[in-house]
Amino acid sequence: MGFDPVSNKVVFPDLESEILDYWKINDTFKKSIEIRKNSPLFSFYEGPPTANGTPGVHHVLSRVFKDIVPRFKTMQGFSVPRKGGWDTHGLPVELAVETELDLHSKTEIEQYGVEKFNEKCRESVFRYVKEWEMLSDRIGFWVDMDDPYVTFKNDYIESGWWIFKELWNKNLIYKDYKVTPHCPRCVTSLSSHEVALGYKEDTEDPSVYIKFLLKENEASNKLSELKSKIPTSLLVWTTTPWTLPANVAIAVSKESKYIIIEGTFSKSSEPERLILAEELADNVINESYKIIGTIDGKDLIGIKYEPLYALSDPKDNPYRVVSADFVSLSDGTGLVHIAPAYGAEDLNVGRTENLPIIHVVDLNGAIEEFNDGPQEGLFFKESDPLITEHLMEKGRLLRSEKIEHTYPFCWRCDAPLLYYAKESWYIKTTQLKDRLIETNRDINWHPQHIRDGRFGEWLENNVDWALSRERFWGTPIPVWVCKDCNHQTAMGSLEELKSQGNLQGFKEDLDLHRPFVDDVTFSCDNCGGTSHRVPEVMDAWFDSGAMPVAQLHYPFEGKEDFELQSPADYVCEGVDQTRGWFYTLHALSVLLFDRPAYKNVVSLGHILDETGAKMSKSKGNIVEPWSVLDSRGADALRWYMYTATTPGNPRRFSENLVGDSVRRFLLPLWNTYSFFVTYANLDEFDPNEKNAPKISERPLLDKWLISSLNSLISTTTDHLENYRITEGAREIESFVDQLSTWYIRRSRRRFWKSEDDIDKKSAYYTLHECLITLSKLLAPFTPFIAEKMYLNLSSEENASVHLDDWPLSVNDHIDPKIENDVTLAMQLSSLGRAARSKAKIKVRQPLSKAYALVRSKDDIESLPRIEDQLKDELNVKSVQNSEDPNLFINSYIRPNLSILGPKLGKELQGFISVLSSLEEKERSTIANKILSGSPVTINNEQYSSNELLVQQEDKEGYVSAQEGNILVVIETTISDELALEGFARDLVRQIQEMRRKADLDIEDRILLSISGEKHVEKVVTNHSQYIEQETLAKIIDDDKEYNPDLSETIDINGIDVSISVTKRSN
RNA sequence: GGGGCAUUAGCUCAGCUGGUUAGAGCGCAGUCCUGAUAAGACUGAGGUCCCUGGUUCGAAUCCAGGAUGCCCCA
Repeated sequence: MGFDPVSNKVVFPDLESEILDYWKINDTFKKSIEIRKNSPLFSFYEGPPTANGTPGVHHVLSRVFKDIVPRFKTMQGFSVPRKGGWDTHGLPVELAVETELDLHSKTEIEQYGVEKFNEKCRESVFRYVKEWEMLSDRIGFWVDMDDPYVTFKNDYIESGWWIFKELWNKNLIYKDYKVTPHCPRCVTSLSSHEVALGYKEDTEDPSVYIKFLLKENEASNKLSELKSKIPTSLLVWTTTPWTLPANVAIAVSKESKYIIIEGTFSKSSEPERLILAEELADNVINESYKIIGTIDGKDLIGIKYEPLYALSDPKDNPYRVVSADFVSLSDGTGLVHIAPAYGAEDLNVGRTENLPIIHVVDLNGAIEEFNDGPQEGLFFKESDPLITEHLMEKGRLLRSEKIEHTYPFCWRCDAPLLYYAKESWYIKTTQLKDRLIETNRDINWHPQHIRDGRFGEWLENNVDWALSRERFWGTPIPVWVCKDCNHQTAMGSLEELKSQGNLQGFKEDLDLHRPFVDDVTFSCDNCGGTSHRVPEVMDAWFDSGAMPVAQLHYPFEGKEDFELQSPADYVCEGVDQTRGWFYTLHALSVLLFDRPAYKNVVSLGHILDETGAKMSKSKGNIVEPWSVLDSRGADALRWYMYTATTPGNPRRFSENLVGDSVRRFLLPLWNTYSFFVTYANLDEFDPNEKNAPKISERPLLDKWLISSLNSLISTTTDHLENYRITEGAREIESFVDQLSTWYIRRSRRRFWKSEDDIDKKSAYYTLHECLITLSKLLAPFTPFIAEKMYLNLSSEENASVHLDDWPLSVNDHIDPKIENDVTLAMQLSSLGRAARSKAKIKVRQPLSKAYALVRSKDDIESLPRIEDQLKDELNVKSVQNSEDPNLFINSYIRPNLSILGPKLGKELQGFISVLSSLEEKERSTIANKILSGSPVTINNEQYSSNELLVQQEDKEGYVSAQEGNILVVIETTISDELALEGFARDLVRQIQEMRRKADLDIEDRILLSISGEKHVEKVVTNHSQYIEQETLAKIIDDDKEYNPDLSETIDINGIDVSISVTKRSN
């Protein structure tokens, strides 16, 4: 047969595009699914990306980690459907369209027309779908893009409605206030992402300290410390005076200590008392004061105070002290003003304490009318100084200052944002908090700490899911409300909607988006009035969490598939999805089915630039995936992603770092493969002849390779089965390193030699099998190079490594003894070469003896088996074991002068002469003791090991190298005979160099003439056979009869040698 | 402000439940080897294991506090 020739010059991106064509022509991905159609299912959920932006490197990261597991499982014999999907709803989509249409507010959108606006949204979400498809294709991410789920499709929305109705029926849906960042100019909520865009540092705001006067009787009845005729106030700090009229409570920290202080804090010079946190008093109070008493925070709870502006109904029990966990003592007074309408934490406190919500500002940011407050209609920020002034007049102000801090502004119009409590629809996730936490314990998280850390904490602090958005492009909330009696009806399906009485505005192919769905009305079951849909749409995250259900249009279709595919065996996304997709999947699954949505999850760290800074457009340090793919290729990129660091860690990224993985891994692998093919073709090796020598008959090196290959199969399989992808990749990498730097190097001669014997055959079969198996192990990691190698090495037509089975480890082929042999051989060779280098004797010069001093029983037994390898590797005539290092090493004992000098004083000189008079045997015994840290006795005196130093010297004629307790010694004497042989090797080396210069092929035969002084003649005579064999030459006398291709006179070891080579025509 | 993760050689990273002298690859310098040759081998330089305390016979590893970076949340 013969293999396609493989050049060692390889351009990976070109290779990959060739493979992509091959997959396309053969429809390999589809086939890989079809051939496993009836196999057990492995379920994978694809988290949907949004295609209204171009994909970046971080998307590549998640896609390659998504890809590897299904590929692996497919090869293991599972059926792994991979339905792609697109996330198409939500505010980011709307904002992009708004910008494009130059619209600036909700009002402008409504004027433009919701129908047209949503149509534009629908168009925009697939704007970059080509880029996504191209990139996914290019990196080898196999996912079914022909039939993806799309969140804006009616079927998808209908499943969403079904979920909503299920939750509705379980009483898990309610409507309540929620604080959202709100732009008063655009009159719209902003997402947290948008808020993040608009933070401004160094914003100047007021910083005011306000005195809330205690209700006299209330307080003193409760706490004796507060009994006094002197007016007593709670001291509160705020940077938003405009929220003070909305105050309904003051929060304290239960665990903290508070003090009552007395002094004159106002111009009136009347003494008064203030309550604040003990720790903060000195920071806050500039005036002198005395401490009247100390109170625990918990004892303040329930105390009532006089409102600044009495806006609340006393029935609601407002204006009292409550406790809150978030109260900190890092700034302020330890007493926090609570206005539930204008702060998320405030609202939460309000909920638990049943406090009223008072609004003093409308959605346009204008102050509403209230008793003696500032002028109605004023912009909220502008009311700050007026309110401050007003409170000062009322004697409620302690101090007013300015502060610079970070405050959010609208990123579009620059108006200061306000946090505003608005009515919202909620999912009552807190009701099932315990189940959310319990079921999370069954999820196998990678990295593991996310489970109890980031995700676990998030569940512990679970708050209800705010589901509604007052927007346009999203899944409409399927609730209809009767105009007359307020009766609410939720729709769980189109069928249900259709069956309502007196249905108006409905048509058969109704688009379930606004505004069409808003036009549908029906008569109220309760009173016969007209029911209209509520205006809100759902949070786009609901769509994402609905995916396991909605991608199949469950329960209307796909019941069977749903049962099979849920929960998912595997999901994988960036760590930012912990509170995104990972949460919405989990929450909806637990709420609906009381079980987790996925069994195994890999959460990926973020990508940083080469210096560890995060990538951002403003820094200009974004690396585009295409530039890396074009220059280094997808396999290199993938390999880098898998091996650089474990998935959960943030990873640095640059073209250079990816280039490293080419040099470190792909090139050595390719060179090995290229080496094999080159020689296999020369020798016309055909694995199909199936005359492989039995493994037991193969040389040690082959047994070793096969043993470690099978070990590799078993460890890699284990790693992948447990989602330890990085560990698996690194195992393969170190195997390839040993393959290329030891097996190939050690075996080169076996492929090169001319006899066609068992040894050679073994080498071919072994390496061939190893490379094919490697291509299978690598297929999920680097699918392109794996395919390329597999196609060439295997003989099947239109095959694919991705259609083949995952290799199984054969236990009988694993032999720890043999693996130990070779590990030892590597170690001893390394030491031996170190010794040669220390002795300054080049490796080409043969030496007579090397000694290996090994201690363990296994190693001693290994030695004879690896002797040949060592002889060759170290270029010595024999390798012997020895147990006594003192045969080769002299040990001398010297005093540690800095310690023994002061100790012995005058006696030191005497001691030195004692040491130098020690017998060799005694010296070595003492030396061994010192080196092991034991005390020694010399002349009946005991010395600790740090008082003496050991100096070791190689004995004359030996050089040693040591590592741990293994020692290798070489004998350095070079006989005349050895010198001649060394010279012969030098000659061969030079002749090979000339062959190359003359552009001869490896297998070309030559005529060779060598001339020089007598010594040279002697070398040629003694070693002619060796020289001829090594250089494929016939040595001839230089009779000038022929015209050499190349003649040179070369200096070898100071002797001039004239060499001519001529290509022989066979 | 709260939480999570990280910090080990110039760079990228290992270092398992505490245990001799903290490792690898890249890069750098030198030497060697070489028909895998833009590879390979050996040696060398290069370390406050982020800092400070604590536990322990013994800490890169465990605990507490702090610093810096990244992420999430407020």
